[in-house]
Amino acid sequence: MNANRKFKDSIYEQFARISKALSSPKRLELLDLLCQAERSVELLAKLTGLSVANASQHLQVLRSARLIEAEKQGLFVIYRLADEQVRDLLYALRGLAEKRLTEIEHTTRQFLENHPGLEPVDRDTLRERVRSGAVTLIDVRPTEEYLAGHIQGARCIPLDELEKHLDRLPKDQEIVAYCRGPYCVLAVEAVERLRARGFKAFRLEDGVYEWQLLGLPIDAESPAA
Amino acid sequence: MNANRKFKDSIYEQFARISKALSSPKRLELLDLLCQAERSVELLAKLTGLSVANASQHLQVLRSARLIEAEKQGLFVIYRLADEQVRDLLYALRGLAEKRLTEIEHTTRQFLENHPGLEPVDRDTLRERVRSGAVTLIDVRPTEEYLAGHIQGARCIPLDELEKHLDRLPKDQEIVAYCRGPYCVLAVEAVERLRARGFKAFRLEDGVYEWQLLGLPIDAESPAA
DNA sequence: GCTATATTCAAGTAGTTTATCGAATACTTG
DNA sequence: CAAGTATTCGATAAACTACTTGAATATAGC
Repeated sequence: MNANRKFKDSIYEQFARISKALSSPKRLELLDLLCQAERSVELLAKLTGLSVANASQHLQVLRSARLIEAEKQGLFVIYRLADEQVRDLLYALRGLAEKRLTEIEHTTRQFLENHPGLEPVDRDTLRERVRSGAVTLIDVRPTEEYLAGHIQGARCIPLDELEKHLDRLPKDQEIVAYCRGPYCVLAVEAVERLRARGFKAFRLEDGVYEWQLLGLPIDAESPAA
Repeated sequence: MNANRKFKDSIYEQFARISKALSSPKRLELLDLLCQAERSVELLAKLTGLSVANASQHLQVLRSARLIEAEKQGLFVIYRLADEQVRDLLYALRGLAEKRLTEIEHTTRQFLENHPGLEPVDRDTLRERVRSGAVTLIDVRPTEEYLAGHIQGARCIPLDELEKHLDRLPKDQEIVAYCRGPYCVLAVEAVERLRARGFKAFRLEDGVYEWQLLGLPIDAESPAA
């Protein structure tokens, strides 16, 4: 009977390895970035605001829980998700958090109140208008994420290079920007900058994953801008 | 720009609330039990081998992450899952752990080596034979779990009361026992006891949840034994 | 109102773990 | 070998962990 207890304890300890690795906000953010595209330590550190050494250690934690994999490419070490199921688990976690923790909605609403007029556009009407060409859809994430996968019909206009592309964007037509998802602020920033210059810009809340879940078309590896 | 960092940090902190609550083996075990049926603190403490005070504290942690709910019923406080999605998240976690952490398979195999001949029976052939009546399927979990939901056609024979039911079990026919799932040892124990008495007993690895996922029929609230 | 029972609370302990930093080290490429 | 990238080491301070003990609270039945 004591052997049973020991068996159970060691099994649940293994399960807990995964959730322990997920129990740090910074690691969740790292994983979230890796859901979009694979990346080097340095880049991940910059995107999350961590020191390189610190980011590296967080990444080791995730790796020893077998959630991500590392591959050496020349000078860089490229990290990527170890399994598609990791993405699913992460989004299940996010979904449950959104549903059960009302604080998240509060925080989001508060944030959007500081950026007035940025309520997300409706997904269904958007889809219709993208199809008919009545709307220009732009993906404002870094180019490597666009390449890894983007909504069909979207143009690749990373936020950093927004100004370069201004003359190729229509002034009279609606422009809809999207990024990594509801908690990524790239699209918010993009819309604000575009509006300041007189464009009719709006924000799509979804990211590529949400779009894909709905069975909507995704393209990859075709960097047409 | 600093506001963006703050926003992200507080969002990911909320997500981490959930995974922090899941990061303890004992809490995972408690949740696992609550996936089968709602229960009082005292019972949960006994089943997990925790002191009542300690179990209560773990339950508070789960509750403050909104994963479970408490309801006072007379002297007892009954805990239950707060949402179906909690079960899904838990099983997603388990699934990923099984797939990625080979240690789990090792531990399980090692455990089964100490209980020879207890390899689980095949789910598909079982189903056929249950339907045709060539097999007696028994649910050896506590009665309250059977009532909350059991595989269609299974008889309620809690492990504690196994001996009481012996004379109503067939000696010439195969008996298949199941419990909470692959890491619950009730069925293992049941099969060993039955075999010691000359029954042709086998073990089904699945629990109710796995059965349900396969779209197979579940019954509830009909305590026919 | 008294008593038995179930649960929670508060406080304390001992041990572990955490995130983080800066410097040292290892590796790769030109 | 020089420059750039990543990991490791050592150390720090803080925070947190699971758990125990004993008291407090709540409820039901007598």
